[in-house]
Amino acid sequence: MSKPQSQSSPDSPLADGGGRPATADDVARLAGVSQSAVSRAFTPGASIAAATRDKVVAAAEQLGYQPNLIARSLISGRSNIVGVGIGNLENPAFAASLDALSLALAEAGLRLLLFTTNTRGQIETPIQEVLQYRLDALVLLSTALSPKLALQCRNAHVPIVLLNRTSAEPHVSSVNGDNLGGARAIAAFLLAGEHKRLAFMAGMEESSASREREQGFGAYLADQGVGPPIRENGQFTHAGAAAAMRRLLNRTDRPDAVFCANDQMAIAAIDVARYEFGLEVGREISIVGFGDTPMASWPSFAITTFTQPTESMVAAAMEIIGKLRQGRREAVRSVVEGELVIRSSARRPQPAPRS
Amino acid sequence: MSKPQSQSSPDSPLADGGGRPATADDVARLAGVSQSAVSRAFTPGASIAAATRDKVVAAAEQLGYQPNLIARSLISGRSNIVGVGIGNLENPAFAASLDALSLALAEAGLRLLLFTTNTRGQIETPIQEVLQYRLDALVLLSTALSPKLALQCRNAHVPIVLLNRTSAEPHVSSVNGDNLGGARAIAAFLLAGEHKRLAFMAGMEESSASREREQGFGAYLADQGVGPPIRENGQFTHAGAAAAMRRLLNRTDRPDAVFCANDQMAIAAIDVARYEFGLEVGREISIVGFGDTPMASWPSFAITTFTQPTESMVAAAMEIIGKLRQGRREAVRSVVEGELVIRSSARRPQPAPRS
DNA sequence: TTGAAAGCGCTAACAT
DNA sequence: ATGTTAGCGCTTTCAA
Repeated sequence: MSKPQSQSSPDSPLADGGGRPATADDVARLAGVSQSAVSRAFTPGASIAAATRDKVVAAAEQLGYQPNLIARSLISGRSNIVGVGIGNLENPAFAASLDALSLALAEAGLRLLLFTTNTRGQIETPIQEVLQYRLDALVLLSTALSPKLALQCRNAHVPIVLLNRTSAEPHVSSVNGDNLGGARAIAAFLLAGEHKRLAFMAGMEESSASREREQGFGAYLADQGVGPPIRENGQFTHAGAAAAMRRLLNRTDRPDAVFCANDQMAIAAIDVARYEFGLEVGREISIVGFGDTPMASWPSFAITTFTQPTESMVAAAMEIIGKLRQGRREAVRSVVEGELVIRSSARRPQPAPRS
Repeated sequence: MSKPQSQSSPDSPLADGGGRPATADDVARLAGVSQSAVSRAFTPGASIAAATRDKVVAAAEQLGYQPNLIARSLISGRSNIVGVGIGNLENPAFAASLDALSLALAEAGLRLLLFTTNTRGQIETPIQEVLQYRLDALVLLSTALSPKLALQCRNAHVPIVLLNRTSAEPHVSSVNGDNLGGARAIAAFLLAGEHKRLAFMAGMEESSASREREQGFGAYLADQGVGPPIRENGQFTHAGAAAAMRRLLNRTDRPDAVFCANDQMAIAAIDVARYEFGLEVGREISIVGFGDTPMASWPSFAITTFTQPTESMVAAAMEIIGKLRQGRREAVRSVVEGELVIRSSARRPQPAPRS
């Protein structure tokens, strides 16, 4: 304690990290103004003389003062925090969504409180606890929503936005890719490619995304008078999909085309077909994914797939959050368009011969 | 408003989501006790009669009351929130770390406030703002830490834990994989495999992980009297690594072994070697990664790599956070061991001939 | 064991 | 434009 430091009592807060963090009161005293002047100096639109603000800012700097956001939240009644629940971070598609969401929220001046679930299903407990912060909104990424949780959120006045999932619950907003349309487009593509024995590899049964994709796929086939596809469940995981693919390829009526409910599973399917069964993917067997994740374009896989534009979906979610924060009460459901991306993992339709 | 509902004035908060959220005062009134009794009912170790607690709990349930964590944080001076900054969520290895961290924090009763950076370098601004919550700790995942930010954190009494990164800053804790040892093990493996022209593909230059891996690699080679490796920079990205690999393979003195500073880059390198240059990976060219991410084991890649056990690293970080929260001031630096995983992306040493 | 009262650090009327 | 005052919802002495 021999180094002299700007006159101040030993226990006064300083920028050197000693003592407790500085409060607005400390700053006010040092600047010779009232505590509310300090508050105003840090409130964007407040009416305060430039000179006063400068004094305050200088004092604040000297003390290393930062307004306590917790106190601010307490009084304003909202936390400026958005809760984000995510089921399976291992899935790169969700990681990408989270990344985009994080950026978008930061730009909107909102914080992101993250929780994951390892049970891969409901996300109850962690959210329960976190609901006690006055969240501005709760975004659930590919995660199931129980009626009970939905009710609790309503009670706590926390609006819910589902990403990549739909729910029958009222008052629950959602943003989804074009699962139905995408699946139909894929069905059309495979039929045009003259595939004869079609299979669908489902994700987790509770997943509305998987269900919708299956539904669209089956509906188009039915429309064309084609029977329902063979069905296996790959659980949306690499291991699960690999196992499902083995079952498919071991059948006596082995399918010649497999529509996997997401790219992840398509990758596993390709690996199994190529390395375990020695099949040439895209010629001897066609494998299609869904989502167009970055890996889908890697030369090892070159997956034919249907896009689910992360950026647009996050943008749509942000728009909904904005409305919700401004007091909107009704749910918004939005579907973001996508398109078929044709690569080489599935046989293409032959061009019609010139006649 | 015709449905009768438990006697109560129109604007009193109810479990049906009307009105404002219930406060401890509301509960106290309904239960016929003081507000402090309500507080005690929700404070684990508090001295309160069972009968009183029951009354309070019943009333709370009826009103849908949940203690306001913001108010609790304000008074307790700590938020029970850990900030997590992450540079590049697209990297599955970091996504996996985040997943593990999220689970571990939840188990420890801590919340996770996430922020990412798109500049892929410093993460200044977003953290700046978030520091105003009284974070219990700040975990930086493969993210650079500027001296300025370090100082601010010290002022705000927010301890920093670096994951996958080291820093010369004092008071900054860190957890790392065995970059030096791993790189040496890889160098030894490649030399034993009789590779003659070694190359190193670096990640971002500011990354301590990349630097340490390069250092360990070079040091072992020097020890063995082998000259320094050819060097290219792949920026830790798929595209960057692909470009770097093209440059390497177009050299007249094309390397016969490439040590990539992470698995991500190794994957890109394999794709380029295999699909653009028609090389048989593991025979005509050896490619080694670092980290042993799940994809490394996929049959398409089968990367020889060095493990960086996510679980152990996160566990180490949690231990450090625990100590820090209990008042420890000194930094802790820990290195988590790993091991070489031999797959088929690199030629193996021939077994010594029996003599 | 319980209630009354004093804040935690801040914002937002309300005066001046 | 500035200071004074009254809380935000909770925890925690301090008495009773």
